[in-house]
Amino acid sequence: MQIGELATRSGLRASRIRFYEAQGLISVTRRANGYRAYSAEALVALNIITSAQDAGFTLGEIRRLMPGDLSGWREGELVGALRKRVDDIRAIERRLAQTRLQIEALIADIGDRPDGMTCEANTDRVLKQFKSVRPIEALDE
Amino acid sequence: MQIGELATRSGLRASRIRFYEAQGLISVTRRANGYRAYSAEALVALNIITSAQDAGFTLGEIRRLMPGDLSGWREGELVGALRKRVDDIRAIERRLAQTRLQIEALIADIGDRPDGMTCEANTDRVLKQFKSVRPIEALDE
DNA sequence: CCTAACCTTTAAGCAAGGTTGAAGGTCAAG
DNA sequence: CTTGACCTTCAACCTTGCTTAAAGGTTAGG
Repeated sequence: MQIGELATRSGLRASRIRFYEAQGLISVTRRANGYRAYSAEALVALNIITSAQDAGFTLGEIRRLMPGDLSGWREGELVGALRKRVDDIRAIERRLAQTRLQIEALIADIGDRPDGMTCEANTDRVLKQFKSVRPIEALDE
Repeated sequence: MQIGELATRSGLRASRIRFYEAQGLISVTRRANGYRAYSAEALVALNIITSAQDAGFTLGEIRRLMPGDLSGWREGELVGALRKRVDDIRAIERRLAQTRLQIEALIADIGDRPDGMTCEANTDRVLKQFKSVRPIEALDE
């Protein structure tokens, strides 16, 4: 399979595939004329890379986890990295949930404006509440 | 409050605060000497911005959701923006949950290697699973 | 008055993750 | 044997989201 076909089948541009190669994420053999020759494994590798990116890994992290030879994946490290990612995702989830609950409370609060209060005074009151919308921080290790 | 104090209180560097201003994310008044003068609201605004970033919004998206002058939010718009934000957060929560579940399933799967299976065969099996882990795209838009 | 610690602007730099373009080699079809 | 669709490399450029540097104005304290 040439790079054009791999690009079509993976949905990535050829430039991106070459870029990943340059970054040491994938390896490839060449034909006599210099053209890259890919096996079906390359498609798997690209899927892994894009999946990992979607899960929030940087290319550097992916490279560390993924030796040139796909079958050489080190299970222990892979699992460790995956677990860490799950922890990160849980942290984000907690934070989002908290933010959302506070915003929802705020909306309810706005609806509750005391009868005699002016619109401006109410906005002030609401902004003071908003200040307390301050979630977990600590995403950036 | 000068920018230095705001920086200390928000935990952000002054350069970052000026950068957000340049990007149209926050507005600020000046004193006679040209120094920026912030009110407590600025701290709120910075909290909102960093929270939204952590939640996966780009600065451009945040700008669209957040008028420069916080107190210029009239109630209807404020509530509308807040509700939209709650919806956005819910969408992100759903995607994150899906990603996390798939990664967790993958971890469980790796641990489950059938007794007779070689390590390589297991890796193959795992990689086939990995291919199906692909949520989160669609955050951008 | 001097100095240190503030503040200002503008411009350049950096890292990640690519894309684009120029200049050219290769190959199958007509 | 020419045309067009492939492929190659390499260097330059782009966007995000900042940081850093240069050059200088302002202010509080001794």
